[in-house]
Amino acid sequence: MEKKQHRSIGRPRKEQGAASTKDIILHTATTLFLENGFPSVSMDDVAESCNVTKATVYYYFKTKTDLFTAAMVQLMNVIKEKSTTILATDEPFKMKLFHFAKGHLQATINIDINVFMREAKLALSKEQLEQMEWAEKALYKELETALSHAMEQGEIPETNTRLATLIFVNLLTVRNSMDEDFKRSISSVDDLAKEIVDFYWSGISGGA
Amino acid sequence: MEKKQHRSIGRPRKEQGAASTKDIILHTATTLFLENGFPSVSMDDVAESCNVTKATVYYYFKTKTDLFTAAMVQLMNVIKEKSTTILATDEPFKMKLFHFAKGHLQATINIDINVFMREAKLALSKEQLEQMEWAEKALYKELETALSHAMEQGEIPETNTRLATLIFVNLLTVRNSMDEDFKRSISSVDDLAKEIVDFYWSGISGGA
Amino acid sequence: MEKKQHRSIGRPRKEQGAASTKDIILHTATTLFLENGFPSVSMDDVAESCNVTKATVYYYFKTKTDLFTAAMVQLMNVIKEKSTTILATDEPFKMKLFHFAKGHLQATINIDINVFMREAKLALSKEQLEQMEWAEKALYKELETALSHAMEQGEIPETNTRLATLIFVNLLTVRNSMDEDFKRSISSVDDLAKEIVDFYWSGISGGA
Amino acid sequence: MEKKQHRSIGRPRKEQGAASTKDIILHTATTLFLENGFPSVSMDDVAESCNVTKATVYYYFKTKTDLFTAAMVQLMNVIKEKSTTILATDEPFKMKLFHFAKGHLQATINIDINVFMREAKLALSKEQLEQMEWAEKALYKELETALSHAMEQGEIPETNTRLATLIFVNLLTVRNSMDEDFKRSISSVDDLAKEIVDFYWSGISGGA
DNA sequence: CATGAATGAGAATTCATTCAT
DNA sequence: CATGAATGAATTCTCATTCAT
Repeated sequence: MEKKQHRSIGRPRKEQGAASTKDIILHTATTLFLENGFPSVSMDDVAESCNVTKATVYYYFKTKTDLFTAAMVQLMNVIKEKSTTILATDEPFKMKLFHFAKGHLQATINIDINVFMREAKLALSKEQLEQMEWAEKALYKELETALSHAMEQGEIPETNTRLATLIFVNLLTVRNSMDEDFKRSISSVDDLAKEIVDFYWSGISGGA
Repeated sequence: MEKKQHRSIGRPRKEQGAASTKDIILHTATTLFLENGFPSVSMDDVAESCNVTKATVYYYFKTKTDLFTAAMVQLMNVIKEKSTTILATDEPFKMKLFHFAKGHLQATINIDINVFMREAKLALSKEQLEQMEWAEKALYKELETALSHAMEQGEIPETNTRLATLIFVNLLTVRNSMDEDFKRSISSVDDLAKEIVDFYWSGISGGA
Repeated sequence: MEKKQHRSIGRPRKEQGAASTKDIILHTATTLFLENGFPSVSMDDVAESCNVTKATVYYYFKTKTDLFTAAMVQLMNVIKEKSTTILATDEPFKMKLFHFAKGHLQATINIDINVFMREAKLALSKEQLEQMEWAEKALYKELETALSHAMEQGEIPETNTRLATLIFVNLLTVRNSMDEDFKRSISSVDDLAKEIVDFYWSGISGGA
Repeated sequence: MEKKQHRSIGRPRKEQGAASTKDIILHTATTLFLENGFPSVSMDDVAESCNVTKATVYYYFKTKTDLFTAAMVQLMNVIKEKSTTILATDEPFKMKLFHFAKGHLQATINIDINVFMREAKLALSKEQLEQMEWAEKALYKELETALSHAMEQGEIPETNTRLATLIFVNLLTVRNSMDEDFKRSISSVDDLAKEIVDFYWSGISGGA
């Protein structure tokens, strides 16, 4: 029964630089969804984590799936932007891959996106799914384009860029399969990124 | 209104050769969990799919997490057995990998096991988790041992077998990231298996 | 088919002077628990008796045991207040006892509190039990203090006030053992109160 | 899932002096009901405590209420027999009361019978209730007769024997209201019995 | 005499969602 | 802009009871 001290009623004074309620909700929700998965996060959880009431969450997001979609789309956009930055430099391609890998591994966010898609697919409307898929593709596209470019430049041999992209992204999730012991045995994100990129590089280079 | 015809109360007449109810439940549950994930499958769903009542499901499995654990452990055991058979032949190692890959890709079962672990981790008891992790490790161990053996035989260069194992298993899940269009564009399981194994082989061979 | 007309979803229009839903639930629950005992009252029962949905009951009380605890604590507080009033007068002590007894016997509430404690002890958390025990002790303390005071004033001989208190409270539940016939044979609450107090008075006076 | 080792199928060899299954069930049930109350004891609990299956319990007792009724009636008969023995001696009446009290207090069984009646009243059929009430009355009758007799012999003054009986039985349950501390502070059953009987004796003797 | 398998009706609890203020 | 009050449908789990063997 003991509810936590809620902010007092009415419109709160706008603090300078304070994130808007909507943004707070979006970010909090993103974290929660990533950590626990769509079905395990309740609107109550989100509300409580934001120190607002459920009704407030509903004020900004009409349904739970809307919130989820918005959260995931935004997340992918953030990732995409970071990726773009990395891939736009004029380092050698292998270097780019390394930085890309490092970026992904550093974020907690390297959790398999497919997982969420699958978990959510049952609940999302067609439009919501399309939105997410669109964002997801944009994410992959970035890398695929870079791969094509490297191919054209002769940095890597001819290959199916689509599959090569997927494989690389997939490899970045390898950590999820490690048990705690093994995780600890890896000295650093740098090392893991290096191992993955080396492996990948040999793979696409065709072990010639 | 349109409930399916349930069998009447009390002990049912024993049909010869009929699968035991417990097994039916376990198999049905496995499929459902794999298709929809732990939180999205209700005990009602399981019961209905088996044409028994919820109470019957609870007669055999004390809790939902027990059922889930049993289903996953059994699944992993099945996979392990198949893997063992494949890896025990005296084909060249690359051939073994190919058959292993094909086997995995053919089963619906190639869905990332980690997904389930993550989905379920929130609900499972420590003991249940341990059970599953034990089964999972046994599953990987098989392949790791084969890798070590191949290394000793000089079929592949020195490498971190643990990581190499994880990477291979990881690659087998790449299909999950494909959108429907791309999936269709792949002519056959054989082709995909070949692509993956070739890629992997180059990868571990170190592109020397 | 014949569900009562429920109020529609969302916040209800505020009627002036209407008791708060929470209070209604608390009072209704108290009555139901007293009449039927903890295990026999379902949250559905409570909800239906209050003309609200189960979810509403849960909105105010997180669990059934919370509701029970709240109901009992409130009940004991009410009793305590009444007792305090009675015991604070400056009548002779025997007169006080008589009024105290009458008050108890009049309330439906004279049902053995221990009964509930025992019924509930299996379900309540440690904290909830402590809460109830605390309220219960406060209840007895009132009478014990009065007894001590009477002893000091020489109105009654020296005695173990603790035990004397328990005995008196216990005697007030004697009616619960009567069968219907016998209950009817007792002309009035006044008579019964008188019999009990007389008996008690002789008892503590030591039959000297 | 791990069921305990059950006895093997078929009729068990009759051990000499072994209690019949029916008796075991009855006694076990009595204990469980006394300890936890009617609604809190499930047929599963009874079965498990007896190391038989639920179906076996149902073989001997058609319904849960039947089992409860049988258990309580048997219990009261046992109590009655003990009481009869005690009250049939030719000690002075006060002495008889003391032994009676001691007997009751020693048994765990001094738990308010009314409690059970109330708990069960909601579930029992009319016939079952009558059976129990009949047994209960027989129990009180014993004491009431002894009181009448003592009155005739001039051992105690004229009084309403019915009420006097109830009060005595009532006093024997006073321990239920004690908190653990207080219970421990009472040196022995003997002491408590003595206190109660002394108090009672003064009470009925009218403090003249 | 005793059991294992099964059921149907409910129980407690959760949760997405709605709406007057 | 934000909230508190309320709902309906689902979910996990329990339990008295039944019946073929």
